[in-house]
Amino acid sequence: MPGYTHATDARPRAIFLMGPTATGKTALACALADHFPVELVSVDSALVYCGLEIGAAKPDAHTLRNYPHALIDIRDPAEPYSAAQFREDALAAMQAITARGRVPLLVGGTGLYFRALEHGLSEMPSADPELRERLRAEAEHSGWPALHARLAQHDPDAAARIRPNDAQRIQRALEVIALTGETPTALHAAARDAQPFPYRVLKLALIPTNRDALRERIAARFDAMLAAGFLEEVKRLRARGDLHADLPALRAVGYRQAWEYLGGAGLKDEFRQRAIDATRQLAKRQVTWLRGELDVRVFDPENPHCAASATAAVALFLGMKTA
RNA sequence: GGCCAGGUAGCUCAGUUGGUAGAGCAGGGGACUGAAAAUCCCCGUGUCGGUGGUUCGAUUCCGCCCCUGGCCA
Repeated sequence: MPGYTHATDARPRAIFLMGPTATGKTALACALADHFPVELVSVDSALVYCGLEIGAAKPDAHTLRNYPHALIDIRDPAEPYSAAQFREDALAAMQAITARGRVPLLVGGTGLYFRALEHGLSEMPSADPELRERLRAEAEHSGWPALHARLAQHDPDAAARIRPNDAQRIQRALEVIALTGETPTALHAAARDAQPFPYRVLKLALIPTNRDALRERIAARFDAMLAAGFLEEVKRLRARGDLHADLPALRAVGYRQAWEYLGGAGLKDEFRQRAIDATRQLAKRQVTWLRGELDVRVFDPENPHCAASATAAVALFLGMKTA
């Protein structure tokens, strides 16, 4: 069966639990922790930030005490995080867990982080804020397609991959060239024989068969967030005075819309609807990532046997009986 | 009851000097290498409120009817 490796594979085991937002990943991860010697590692680009709680559906303090998650609350919202940083942090957390004789259970919905962790990233420089600002200012005058045309001069392959309006990727590619004198394409090619992932992985995914049910769950959960004080949480972040809307932490779904609303844009109802829409769109993109994943055991969170099936799959993988 | 303005895609609307129509949003699909809950790409047939009339041809012009606002009684 794909996903299971041979008995001769001496690598330590690890489990991935993936899925779009609002499908019950945290609950399932905690249930698995009750049955098996696993420790949790969060794979979530929003949960890394302190102060994003209600709106990010971060597990509450009680849950985190009973089920500690690595890589939650490791950054201030003012400091950007990255996929590369995540890979480094996650590998360190996994190694520590393995050293304790336990199995890392990576749970989250950030597709890029899972991919970066498992397949690695090419050797490239990290972000340079000043350089990015220069490129952004330039694009404001000449437009991103003009910068895309310049990228095509240096790296035709990258330019073919990246759309002329994809500001973020054009900026990044030009940044890499400016910083290294090498093209992204060349750097990717150089990373071909990257070291293999040092774990045998069981991949589980929670994917709802019925999108409508997920959509409703997302709306209901957002209303619960509002009732739990989500707007007060964002007001507190605004009150700090040093945060702004362009920070990755504040572009997160829900936070971006709340930030704009509290800044005086639109009515509360419109804010609510836009936040829910953005969350649904996120869930759709998360499902797209998962469809591309090979060797995944997929479970439908609506199915009453979901948790039991997932538990059985984990027991088999770990060579244990279900508790 | 009278007058005025509207009734076009799931929503908000544009448009057709008469040749059966298109934007934004929502929705669906996809891409994804240091911002990724980000960023970007692709996808638009709907009795053009109903019904008669004029016309080769009506969603468009005319009559009547129905609905929704507003004003006047």
